[in-house]
Amino acid sequence: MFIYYRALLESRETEVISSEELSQLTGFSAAQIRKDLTYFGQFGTPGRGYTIKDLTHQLKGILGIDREWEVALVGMGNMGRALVAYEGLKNQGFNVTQLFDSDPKKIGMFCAGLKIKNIDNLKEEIRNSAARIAILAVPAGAAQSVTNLLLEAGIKAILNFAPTRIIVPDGVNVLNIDITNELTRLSYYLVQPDALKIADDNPAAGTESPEPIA
Amino acid sequence: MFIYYRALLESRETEVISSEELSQLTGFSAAQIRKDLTYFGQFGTPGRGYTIKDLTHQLKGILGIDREWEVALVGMGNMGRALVAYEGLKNQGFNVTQLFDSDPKKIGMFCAGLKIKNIDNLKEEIRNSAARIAILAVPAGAAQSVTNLLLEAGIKAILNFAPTRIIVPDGVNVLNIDITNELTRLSYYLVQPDALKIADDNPAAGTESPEPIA
DNA sequence: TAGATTGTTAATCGATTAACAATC
DNA sequence: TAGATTGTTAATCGATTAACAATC
Repeated sequence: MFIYYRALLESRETEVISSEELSQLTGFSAAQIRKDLTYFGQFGTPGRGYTIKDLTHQLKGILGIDREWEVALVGMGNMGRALVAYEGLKNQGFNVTQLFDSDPKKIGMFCAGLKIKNIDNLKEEIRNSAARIAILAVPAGAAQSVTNLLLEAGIKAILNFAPTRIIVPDGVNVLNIDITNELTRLSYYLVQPDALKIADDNPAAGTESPEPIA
Repeated sequence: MFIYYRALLESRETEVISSEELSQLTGFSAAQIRKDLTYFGQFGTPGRGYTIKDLTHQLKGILGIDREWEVALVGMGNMGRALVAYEGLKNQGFNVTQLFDSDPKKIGMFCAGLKIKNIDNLKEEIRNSAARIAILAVPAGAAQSVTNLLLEAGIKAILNFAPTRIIVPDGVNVLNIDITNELTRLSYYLVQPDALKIADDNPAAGTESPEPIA
């Protein structure tokens, strides 16, 4: 869905697009695309295709990016600071509104116009906000305990930059961004050129025999 | 493979581990694990299991992390600086040895003990090094042109932080880390709780009917 | 030897694609 | 109307799992 959405954004020259054209742009088969889309509704016109404007609008709704999301950011180390400074988030409707750290030297400081708050107050601060998404940019050792705080605060989605798995209950979503892991994956592809070339989100990539990607 | 490797690191209490135990730790089925492993060789002992020390060693070789990799980093913005400062990379054998930027104000400055070089010299500098992996941390607008330079320099694997797709020839591997994209995915899971809950690398996650993840 | 667990084949299951009636 | 392309079903294909002989 993300990929269809992105493809649509890049192809706003025509008014209408067919599943076949979307296939060319995304690498997914036309049948796959039609099937995926009809899971959410009937957005196309037989004999014509999909109106780009309409479908973009629909996809926004489906992806939940037809609104603004408040985001809390925990951990103001190098990564945390890089993230607050990143304009791209706000542009896409992800609005970092709260910063937390445990370091007394950092608490009270301002970063990108936001005051860094004491992590001890995380629960009530987040409870009093609309944030349901959090970015976790703390050291691995602190990841689980901070996660527990976030869960208590009612956070339902976590983007985890800590290089460790965190445990959350059902109904809470975690996505991990682990740079070392990604580099290891690249290393793997370099030394095992025969292993499936990167699935990532490029479906055009290798298929064939069941070579392990895990 | 990454996941098996990580699981092994976390389970060094016993000397031997069975595919069944690995299954518990990773969420993959025992049969799947045995199959994946035998793709690379016969590492187990019937009736006993896998010797953790041996298998760890084997996996290191398979993943290509039984060596040091030199890594070039292009783009010394917020993200680039956060990445050089990150100790985790070196600890895992990924050694950032070269920094590049195009900003005259940054060129010549030192960052984490490394001199920032002029991107105009990227090709020869990298050619004269052992780097085959590059991290791309430049703005979206510059991503493709810098990629082209990297390709000319002989880079074979790119970790791309720019929020845009880059085009590379066959045989070159790209992994994208797109934060906005990940947040969009979280947003999607929040508004579509019925859609497949995160595959990421947690195979325990939902299965059932073919709901679109794309 | 009896018990356990691998490596691997055969059976199952699910996802992808081909194809086409419906329809603009 | 003829041409095009959707939505959807049926057929294909591939991946996952169950099961077991081999073996420690």
